[in-house]
Amino acid sequence: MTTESPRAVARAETIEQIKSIARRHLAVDGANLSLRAVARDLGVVSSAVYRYFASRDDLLTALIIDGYLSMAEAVEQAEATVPRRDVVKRWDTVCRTVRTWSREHPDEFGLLYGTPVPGYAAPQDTTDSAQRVLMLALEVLRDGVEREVIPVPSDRLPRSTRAELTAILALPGLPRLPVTLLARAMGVWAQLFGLISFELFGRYRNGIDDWDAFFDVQLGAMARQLGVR
Amino acid sequence: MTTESPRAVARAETIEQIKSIARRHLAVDGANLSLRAVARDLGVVSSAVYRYFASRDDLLTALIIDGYLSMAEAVEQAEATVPRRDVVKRWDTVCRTVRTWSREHPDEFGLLYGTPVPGYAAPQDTTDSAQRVLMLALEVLRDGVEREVIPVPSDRLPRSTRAELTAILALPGLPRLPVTLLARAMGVWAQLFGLISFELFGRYRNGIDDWDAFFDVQLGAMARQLGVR
DNA sequence: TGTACATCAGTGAACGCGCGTTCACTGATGTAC
DNA sequence: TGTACATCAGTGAACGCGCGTTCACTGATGTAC
Repeated sequence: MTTESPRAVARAETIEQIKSIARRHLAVDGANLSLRAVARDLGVVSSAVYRYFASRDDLLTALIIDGYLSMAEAVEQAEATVPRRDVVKRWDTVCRTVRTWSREHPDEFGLLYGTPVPGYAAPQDTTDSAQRVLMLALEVLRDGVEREVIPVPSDRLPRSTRAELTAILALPGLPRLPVTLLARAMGVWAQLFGLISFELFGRYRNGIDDWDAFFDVQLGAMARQLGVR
Repeated sequence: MTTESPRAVARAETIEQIKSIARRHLAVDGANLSLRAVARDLGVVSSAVYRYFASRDDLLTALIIDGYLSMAEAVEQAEATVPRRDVVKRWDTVCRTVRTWSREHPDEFGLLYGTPVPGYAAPQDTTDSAQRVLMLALEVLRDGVEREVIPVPSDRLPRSTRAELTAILALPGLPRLPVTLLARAMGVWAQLFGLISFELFGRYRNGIDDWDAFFDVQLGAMARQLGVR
């Protein structure tokens, strides 16, 4: 565990600064992020940024990965504080924390879950870290089945869907979950993100003010869908 | 009903051409649409476009309004062919057609339901036409209640949510719907659009191939949530 | 501990590009008498 | 039916701007001996 050299420390700090400025710019430019603007805010000539990121797309990639990780960490931490046996609350916490994080980072949410950035192809790294939150959610559901808090749904599934979901569940690292429950979970997960988009992007505007209460209601609906309790 | 002058006809045609070219550009540039590129494709000098749209934002607004109307018309037409009494199928048709339209117009879907365009403030016209599809969906649900195909849910709602939803239902032109059902409908509606985003934007990639079958499954889940049948 | 060299952060100029928007103009098409 | 004028579509040049990226450079900081 060698102490990092001052230069390495400074470098890491600068990288963080660049990313943090870039994140702020997301609010204004969306995914249409300008390296020059970032350099300006950093108080540095635009070409200097290239010492830290090889291109604009590289910076964008870093922001995306950071975003997924940041959300995942927030959710994992929150979920970890709930007693293992209280599966219902663990599920609840996962969903609530996803929403809270998204409200606190609306521009990153847009980057991660909104319209894909035109002309930007997500490298593998991003898609990997993208799955972490969902993984955790599925683990909670598996625990729910094991502890018999969540019943195994007896839904009929088309052959193709059943096969595809079974293949997904066979991937390394995935919790063992009944296919039928996975099918439901994917719908509920889409609902969660749909609700958050609607809230953050202003569909349902002129209508809902108390989003917290509204979200509570919808959480209930989601739990009902999973047969929780 | 005066016949339109040749000039007016030509003008209308050009406007349509511009919009259609612009729509094609959405796929490449996203909301970051270039007037000059559109002019180029139209085979015209860039300033000529200003005879038809006062600014880039105006063109964008036109595209957005057209998008909402196009989706609404597709859904309304499809729904109109289903016998009135078959409420379940009418609901089904509404959801399916929303998805079909979205798959056929993924870039417009992104424009309408994805990350908001940075720096673009939607004028009132857009938000009005945005609500048309949802209105139709709610009308179908109301018919479902009237024909007793859909039970009135007895969910408890927080005071604020109940009040807000009641206020929404009091707006002119809104179908009379039980608040509790509206609450559920809004969750399901978010789920519908969440699922479509996931499908079009490639979350759940590396997993689902047969999206039609998967969507069928989710449609079932949504109907269950509304208590249909 | 001191020196010689290598590494690295940041500079500033430049390349080549595309953008939205304005403006005075030309010439064709429409309208009024 | 013919003429005089008004309307309109499209031109081409220009303004002022910002962008991503490259490149040779300077000077400070680190490393090896």
